[in-house]
Parts: sequence; structure tokens; C-alpha cells
Amino acid sequence: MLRLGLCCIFKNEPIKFRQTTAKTLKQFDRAEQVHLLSELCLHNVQTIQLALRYVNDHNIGAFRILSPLFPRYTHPEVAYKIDELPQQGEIVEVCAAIRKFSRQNDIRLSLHPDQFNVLSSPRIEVVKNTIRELEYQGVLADMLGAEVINIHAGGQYGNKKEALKRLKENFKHLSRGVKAKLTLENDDVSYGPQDLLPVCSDLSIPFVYDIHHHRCLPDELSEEEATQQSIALWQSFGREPYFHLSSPKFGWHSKKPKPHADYINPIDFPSFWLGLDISVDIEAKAKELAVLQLQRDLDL
DNA sequence: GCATGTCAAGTTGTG
DNA sequence: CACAACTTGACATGC
Repeated sequence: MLRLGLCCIFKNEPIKFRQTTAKTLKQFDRAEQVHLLSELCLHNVQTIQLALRYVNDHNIGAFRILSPLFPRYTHPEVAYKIDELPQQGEIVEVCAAIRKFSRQNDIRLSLHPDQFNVLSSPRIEVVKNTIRELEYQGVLADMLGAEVINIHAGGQYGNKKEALKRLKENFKHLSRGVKAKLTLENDDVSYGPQDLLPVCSDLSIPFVYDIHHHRCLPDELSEEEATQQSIALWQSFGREPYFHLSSPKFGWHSKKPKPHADYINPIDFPSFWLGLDISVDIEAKAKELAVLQLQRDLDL
């Protein structure tokens, strides 16, 4: 079965996550801070429940959880742990319900930490912050039952080989739980499938194939080859492959094909993906509307 | 209310 | 050299 996945948020559905900033929090004393953070964390996990109910009702098989679900969890000046929050009990209960619901209904959950997470950086501070953030994502993943923590390989710094070597070295410093969930994804400017498949193989982690990025940054591998090699790697771990799909906002012939369009043009869905046992996250600005539209277009 | 500026963080390519 | 782009705008502030 091919399953489509929804990313993070909704366009039309009244399912909204909440956020705050460190600047706001710093106006309050610690007791007030944890009170506000508690409200936000509880609201956000309850909102995940709404989101999963929606995706289950609409035959959507995967959901990507937005990174700041626990707002400012790793911010150096306001960081906190769930067991500091007044509503920790409720938060933990809702998370248990989320794990149960997604397991019973076979909904895959993933995380995609944002661009500040760079395991290949030559700057020690950057790597330190990355590890801190990835460990937070690991906590989130364990609480919610997410299976994948997916990141990019980072910058080139004029020497991709050296950068990937640093990435592999820094990977060792992650906890076992995070290592078991981490995946690498090809990006649109630096690292293609050909660069990352061997790295993933070395690290014994899966490779998330983003075909839009591959079209922005082609390499010697064809789309079919990248697909096959990614599937082989996922299957070697007994796991279902994860792919990403988006359409270019300005068309493939424009100067900049990178920005994502509101919807997926069915032309951009590779015909050789049909019939495969894979999860395809739909990265489109119209969110749930784009997923439903593609389901109709592909006759799923 | 609504418009506007701000928010922790990295790296690259474009105009 | 400023800014957009990347998985994603939401929130605080000032009128």
C-alpha cells in the first residue's frame, strides 16, 4: 500500500498549534513561565490528537509533527523538562493516547528538525546545539511514538568529503534512541542521493528520498535508481520507506524551481512509485487540501 | 480589529 | 550585501 503523509499543519481545518518566544517568557518569573509552557504543551499534544483523528478519517497514513511542539524546550535561557510542568500528568496521558491511536490505526509519525541542525558543521557550537536539539526531538519521538527523525546533511564548507566525515563522527555522540530514529535526506543545493546513500549505509540508518530536491540537484543516479536504492536500504532494516514529494511553485523551467507550490501537480508524481509499499510526505502549501487532491488525482 | 515587526539557531545561491 | 529558501507562520505590539 502506498500511503500519503501530511506535514505539520492544516490550511483550512481549524486545527492550530500554539507557540511562544523566549522574549515573551523572560518577562515572567519561573513559576509563571512553566505555567504558560504547560498550557502550550498540553494544547499542542491535544491538537496532535485532533490532527491524527483528521488524517485517520481521511485515509492519510502518515503525519509529520512540527518541531516546536514543546515550545522553546531547548532554548538556553528558558529550557525546561516536562516533569517541571504543572500539567505533566495530563500531557503524559495524552501522549500515551496518541501512541495507542497511531499504532491501532497504523499512522506513521515522523519529525523533521529544522535547518539549524547541522551535524557536518566545523563549528563546535553548532554541532553541540544540534545534538541538544536532536536529543529533544528524541524525547518528543519517544513520548509520541514517532519513528523517524529526519535531517539534512548540512553545508559543504568547500569540501563535501570532509564535511560528511565530520557528520559521521558527530553521529557517534547521539544517544542510542536518536541514532535508531535518525535518517538523512538529500537536499536541493549540496548533497544528492549519490552522496548520502553511502553515508547512510555506513551509519546503518535509512535514506529519505526527496524527489523534488533530486530534480533541483540531479546527480548520476536516475530517479528510478535513487528510489530502488533507498527502498533497499529501508527494507534491510525491515522498515517501510519514506519519500518526500512537492511541486515547484514557478514551474520547472523557471529560474528558481525550489519554492513549493500550493498543490501537487500529478505529473510530478513518479509513475514508478505507484503500487509500492512506501510513505510519501506531501510538502505543499495547501497542506491537507493538497493531500486530498492528490489522492483523487492518483485514484488512491 | 488589523497591520506590522519579531522570533534562537545554519548555509547557500540569487538579485 | 541583503534576502529568500528550506518541513512550518504564530504571536506580540502598536495603532
